[in-house]
Amino acid sequence: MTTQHRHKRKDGLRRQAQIMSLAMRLFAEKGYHSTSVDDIITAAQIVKGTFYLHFKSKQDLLNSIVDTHLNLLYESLKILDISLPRPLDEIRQLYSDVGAQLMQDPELKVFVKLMLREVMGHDSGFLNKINSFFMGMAQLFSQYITKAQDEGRIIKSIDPTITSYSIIGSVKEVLFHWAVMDEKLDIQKSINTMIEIYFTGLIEQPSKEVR
Amino acid sequence: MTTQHRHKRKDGLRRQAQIMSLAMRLFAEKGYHSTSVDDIITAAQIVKGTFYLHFKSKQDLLNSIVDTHLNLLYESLKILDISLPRPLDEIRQLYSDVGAQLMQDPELKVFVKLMLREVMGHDSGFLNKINSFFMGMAQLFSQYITKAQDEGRIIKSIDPTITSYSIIGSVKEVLFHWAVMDEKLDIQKSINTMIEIYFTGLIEQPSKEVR
Amino acid sequence: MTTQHRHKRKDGLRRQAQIMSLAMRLFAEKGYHSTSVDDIITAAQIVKGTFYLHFKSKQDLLNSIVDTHLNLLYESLKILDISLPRPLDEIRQLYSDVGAQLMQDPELKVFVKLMLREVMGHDSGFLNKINSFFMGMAQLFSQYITKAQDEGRIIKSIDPTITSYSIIGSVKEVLFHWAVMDEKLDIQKSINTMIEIYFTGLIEQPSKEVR
Amino acid sequence: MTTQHRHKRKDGLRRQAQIMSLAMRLFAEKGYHSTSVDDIITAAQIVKGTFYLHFKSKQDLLNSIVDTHLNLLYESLKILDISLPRPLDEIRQLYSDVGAQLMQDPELKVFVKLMLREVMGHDSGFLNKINSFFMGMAQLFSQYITKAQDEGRIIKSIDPTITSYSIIGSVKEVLFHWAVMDEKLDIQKSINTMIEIYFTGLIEQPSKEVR
DNA sequence: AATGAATGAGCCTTCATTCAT
DNA sequence: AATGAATGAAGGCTCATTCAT
Repeated sequence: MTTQHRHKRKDGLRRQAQIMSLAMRLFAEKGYHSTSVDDIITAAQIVKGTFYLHFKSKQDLLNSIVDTHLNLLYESLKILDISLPRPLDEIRQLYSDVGAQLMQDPELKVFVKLMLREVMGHDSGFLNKINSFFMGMAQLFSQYITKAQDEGRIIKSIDPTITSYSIIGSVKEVLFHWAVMDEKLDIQKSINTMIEIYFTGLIEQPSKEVR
Repeated sequence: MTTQHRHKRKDGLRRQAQIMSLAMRLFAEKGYHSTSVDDIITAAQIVKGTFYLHFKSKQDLLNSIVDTHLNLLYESLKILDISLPRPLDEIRQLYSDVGAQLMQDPELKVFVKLMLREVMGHDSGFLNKINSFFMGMAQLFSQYITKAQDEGRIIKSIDPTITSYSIIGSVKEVLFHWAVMDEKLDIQKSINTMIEIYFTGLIEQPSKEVR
Repeated sequence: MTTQHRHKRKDGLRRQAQIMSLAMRLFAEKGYHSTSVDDIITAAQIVKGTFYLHFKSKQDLLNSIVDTHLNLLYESLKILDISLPRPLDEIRQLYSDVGAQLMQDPELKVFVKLMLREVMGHDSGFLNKINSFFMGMAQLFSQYITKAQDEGRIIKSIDPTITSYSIIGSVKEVLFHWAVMDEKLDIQKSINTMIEIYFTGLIEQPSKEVR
Repeated sequence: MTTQHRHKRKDGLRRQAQIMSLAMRLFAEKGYHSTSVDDIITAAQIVKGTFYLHFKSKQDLLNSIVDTHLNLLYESLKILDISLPRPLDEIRQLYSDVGAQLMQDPELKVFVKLMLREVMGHDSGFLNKINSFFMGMAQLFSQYITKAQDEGRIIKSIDPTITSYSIIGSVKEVLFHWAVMDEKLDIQKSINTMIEIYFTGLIEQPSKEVR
């Protein structure tokens, strides 16, 4: 009967951000299904009602988290767009820079972990969001490949679709070991190796009689 | 009012296999968490008690499914072991053959889907099993890479670990589009493209006598 | 971040009346239990606190609504009081007039709907209020019946209590079809039919051999 | 962790019937909304799971209760069907008999109470079910009225629809005082009074100077 | 080997109400 | 007079698991 209000008032947005951040950590750590709303409110030191004041449902919270971080990522990756033919070294440097910079955000690491853990366990809405993100990423490579094939800089025998899948997969997997398995990876080296594999590797060698 | 036990008695193993097969489909389609024991027994046309006669728990069922299929896979992939230096073309052919052959098993497709959906959403036990499988697969490449690096056939600037992650990721991703997204992929072409990317791509160029 | 209090200040009573009117509509449409305070404040474009500024509780709001409208009804029906023996035709006309007049108030229709929907689903307080209203209405008839029985104008074989229940029921039911089922009923005709049934029907016929 | 099964096993149908009977009482007493599933399982001395083993939802339970009793009622009232012209006295007797007999079932009384409490507070599904029952009942009267109007035995100036509403209302209201208000009513007398009002009352009097 | 009624902890969600601002 | 973030009891429902038959 006696309702007590001992808690600090935050304005709506701050609470929301706080819940999202904490929830993302829990989701990433234990998985979405295994994280209960109770876990979340305990971590956030709020009560049930407060949670549902800010989010329509647990799923809604997940959506908000994903949308927010995905948008941030989209912004960051825009810069990688390679419409104009730049020298290879410049591209290398660009990827290296952007990659290194992103990897420094600790929130991002948690988000990547969440993303990779929960990619498939969900209704298509979620899956599609994450997937179209990766697809977007792939397109950058894909465009480059096709264009470069036309210009004779990349061998024509490879299938661009499969190749782009391959690239996404490579990126995902390395991210997986970094974010989920928490392996200490030298980020600079990792990026370079992957660029090496795909860029150098795909480039048609003058002296090579392909097949 | 007389309860009748009219249900066919299958000998234990057949029932077990039947449940596993049906459950695997359900897990692959709806996800492990979203598939209830009720869903399974309904599909299998048995009752609760019967289920727990064959499996200790729902988790136990998943384990059994994974163990069974993973062992089959291990057997199939043993042949890919490349201790002895074989000519590249032979290797190419080998991967191509094994891959094509595996892709024909419809049960395997379902299992791959399950594996890729649920890889991360779980307690470490499950994750480790699946992961060590992929690791095993990676090692085949990894060994080859390292050895080939020593022999001067593969560029030394790449990191073998990252490279093998990259390869696993590529394979996973293509499998994902095939099994989960159910895209119609030309398997032969896909395998060839990936071999092309990694094999040809990794080979140190100028002085190389291809094949 | 500065919270602004931009909302129009209505003087207390107007706000109160506005909330009551809107809430009555919602209660009538969705039922008391299924209408949340949130629904009400959304409709009234106010916030939680404002609501509780005007009403102690949701139940208090309902009480206020009922009291207000019930009092209006009492006023209107006072005129029907028949202490003095009036000629039948005059009575007929009176009921017809009062009924027709009442039915024209759209707010009343909503209130009737609410009353009939929620009569029983509640704690006795509410139920009693509504019920004593109907009882009051019944008494008008009841008095007339008894008096008329004494005067030999109404057959003595009927039970006045049951008869008055019967009359209330008849009125309620026709109101129900009108207000809740929203059937297009010719009000004049309906009133006349009911008067016919009860008045004409109950009058002892001189030439009639009763039973 | 330790699940204890101390409870007697009943076969499904008996449990179901037991729950329905107890729940009906609770619904009738406190109202559907104010009766929680917890209330029900406490009364039935079972646990949550057991409840949902037998009923899909709380609403489903209500539906089952209503369907069951409504069907029983339908059976009982079939006999009242008056296709063939029977003498008035015979009809009187028939109604009197059926009514008296029904009123003796204590479960029925509870059901009537429930029905009258919850008629309107619900989604149309429930409302329609109850309503079509009353409509069915009304039709019996309605048929008689129309036919009797044709045969010149009932005055033509009344509206059959309104008249049937009036009759249903009368019945409902008397039932209400009997079942909900728990008044001690002489059933025989009540039935007779209502028959008197409607039957005798409606009959056109040969020597009567109408109005 | 099979049955299926019973369990109960745990989940997500709603909502009337309070009170610091 | 008005705000709206916070409360927390209570609700309906799910589901893996057990065990008497």
